[in-house]
Amino acid sequence: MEIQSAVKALLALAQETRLTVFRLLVAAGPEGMNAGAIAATVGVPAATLSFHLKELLHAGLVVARQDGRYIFYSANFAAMDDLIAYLADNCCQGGSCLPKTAAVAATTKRRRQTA
Amino acid sequence: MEIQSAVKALLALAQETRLTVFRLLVAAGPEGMNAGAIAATVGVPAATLSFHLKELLHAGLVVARQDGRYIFYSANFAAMDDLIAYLADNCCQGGSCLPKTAAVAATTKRRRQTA
DNA sequence: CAATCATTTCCATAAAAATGGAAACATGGA
DNA sequence: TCCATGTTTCCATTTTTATGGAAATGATTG
Repeated sequence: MEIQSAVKALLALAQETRLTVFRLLVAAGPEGMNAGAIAATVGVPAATLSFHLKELLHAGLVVARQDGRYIFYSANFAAMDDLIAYLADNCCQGGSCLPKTAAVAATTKRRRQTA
Repeated sequence: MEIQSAVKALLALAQETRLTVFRLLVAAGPEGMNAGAIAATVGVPAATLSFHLKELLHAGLVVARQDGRYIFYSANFAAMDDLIAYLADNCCQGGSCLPKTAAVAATTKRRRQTA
């Protein structure tokens, strides 16, 4: 992952409404939720939500799929995984890491050996 | 971790210069680096770096310590760990998670049971 | 091909963040 | 104390982002 992609993803998550939406979609699982339902749950006007969804979409953190006249948005779990891996990446050389970060780094290393 | 803290941390990381600085400090380990060395390595004017360091400091992602006439900055590993845990938090119910995220979630769960 | 409902685009406005030169503020050494 | 060096504050400017009403677009049903 290049730094620009990471910045884009972090920027997308670095806003209360968007972080709330993203976490909602993570919790909702692969089916996701349609825009109206998200707006109602989070409590923002449709236009505002649309703006934020576009940001998340553009950052690759969510995915959209049309279903009837609804548009369903769902979290892109792979993107979240990549971002987490990127954050933990050049860590743990000095043994300065804590549990979760170390867990990620261990997984990343295991993968690198396998690949 | 409350959402405002997460947003603050993400916002601090969501900028190319700051993300570069943070990763540099993560790689540098607990000793960290002094401001001038960081500025030289990253290639930004002192005033600009100072601005960005303050952002990272304010977000709790780095820590400062005076050493002679230098000020050393180092990564706050616990903060990074918390942020990663927060991102992976309400995940993995539907089994939709991927390796790194799952590793974090597993560690979080293990801790919760222990605690 | 209406009528209807979901969602997005348009747009103006308001708010927040990034940049870097110059000056101020430490700190340590002569 | 005076000087050199490291770092920060001040400040004006530019750029980016957030907000939400109103109108436009897209999709489905009768």
